[in-house]
Amino acid sequence: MLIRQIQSVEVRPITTAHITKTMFLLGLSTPELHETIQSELSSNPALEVIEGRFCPSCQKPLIDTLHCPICSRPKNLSNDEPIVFISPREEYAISYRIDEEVENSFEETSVECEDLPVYVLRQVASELEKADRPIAAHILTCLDKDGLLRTPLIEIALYHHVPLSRVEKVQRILQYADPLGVASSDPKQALLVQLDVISQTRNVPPLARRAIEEGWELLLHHQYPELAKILGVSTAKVKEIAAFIGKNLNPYPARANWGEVHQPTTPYREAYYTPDIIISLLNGDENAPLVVEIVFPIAGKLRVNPLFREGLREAPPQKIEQWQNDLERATLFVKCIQQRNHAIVRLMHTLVKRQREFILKGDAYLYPLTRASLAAELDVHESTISRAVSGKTAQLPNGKIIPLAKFFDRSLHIRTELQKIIANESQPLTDLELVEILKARGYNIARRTVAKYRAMEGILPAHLRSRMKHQKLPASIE
DNA sequence: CTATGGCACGGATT
DNA sequence: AATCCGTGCCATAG
Repeated sequence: MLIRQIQSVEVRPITTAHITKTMFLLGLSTPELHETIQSELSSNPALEVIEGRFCPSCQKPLIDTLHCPICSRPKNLSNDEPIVFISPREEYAISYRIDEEVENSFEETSVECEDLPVYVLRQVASELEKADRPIAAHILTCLDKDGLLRTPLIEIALYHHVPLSRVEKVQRILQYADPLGVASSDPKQALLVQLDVISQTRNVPPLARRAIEEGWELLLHHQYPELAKILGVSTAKVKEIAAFIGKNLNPYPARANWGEVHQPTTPYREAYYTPDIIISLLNGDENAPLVVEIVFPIAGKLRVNPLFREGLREAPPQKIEQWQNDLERATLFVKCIQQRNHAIVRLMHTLVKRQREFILKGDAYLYPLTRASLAAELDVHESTISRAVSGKTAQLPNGKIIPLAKFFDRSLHIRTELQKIIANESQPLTDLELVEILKARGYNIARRTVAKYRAMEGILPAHLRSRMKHQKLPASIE
């Protein structure tokens, strides 16, 4: 570990400016980082972005055009060793977060963890004519993991020998079901549906609809001035609209905490739609190494423009100081970005290695880890870890997006144990009895604490829990 | 009288 | 230094 560290960190004088700036960058979430880079990029001519490539064999976006971290991985490494790398993905530049209101509507409807297709179908079954149900089912089974329909409608129409308009009608109905915008053909459509629904209950910026319709691409790439021109309003106004969209809408309907049971007092109440870190399983194999992508919100690599460095020699005398200054700032910035990235990679490497079980098997296997202990292991300051963790989210191999802070939960494993006990109880157990059972299983906690955990998980007190276990949802269809 | 939830305190964590 | 979390004590509901 130590050796690796020395090899990869540049041996250059590290100034306090480095440290402060790196720390600042570390604390930013992906969209915030995007903002910062963009503003730096537009104000400093010495900076440039070189377009990234995709790995020809595994298709991952690469920040380093020389070799792909997955395909060039030495074969003799243990499978416990995760593959961690920076992944340039501009499409994650906007942050999407459900706000309270929208989230509440989730709580009312989502009851049990179940498949997205089943869940949606259950909602709309009564609205559909019998003949349309196979079409709905067909659409739902074709959804990708974002909840979008990538299959052309016409294909489905042909398959069922019905007119295209009929399929469109079914799609329309599905789009207005719970993960709003689900089954849309593209993110744009999904956004429009959500906008439509939200506008019924409260005010939305008047131009939001047109902004999405005409400038979705521009919006995605934060090209506000261009968009402003199209819409005929000021750039500030456009930013306002973009902020509204980012906060209230979600172009990928299924990317929430899908399957997470939303309860009023769950500690991780916020659900995010865009991850800062994507964890997947190589080839989907249980024993394969984990692939950890750190999302980097521009489409390539940031570097100092070599032409600018060249041009400095022929700089006009009155500009030379300015240019020198630009060059210095650019170098510093690039270095800080690299350091930030390196810090996150290192952090995620150990974190993922430690919590592999949790990532693969779920909540019960979370190893209670504190930021402090990880800081000690990595030999960095605690605040470094705190900054890097706070406000960031990770997408697990099963598609759920969770706050990175969950990796440091001290009581999650006990809470899931508690859930299991209560789920299997034959008669409602009182908190005191639960304490005894937990003690027998090695968890020594106070009675009062059990009550708190119950509340967190949204489990009712014993006298309000009836014996109605094991009953699935009543036949609510029809 | 028992089971729970509210409040607040102290120690651990960030 | 600020915040979070487990716990004890006490009031209250059943």
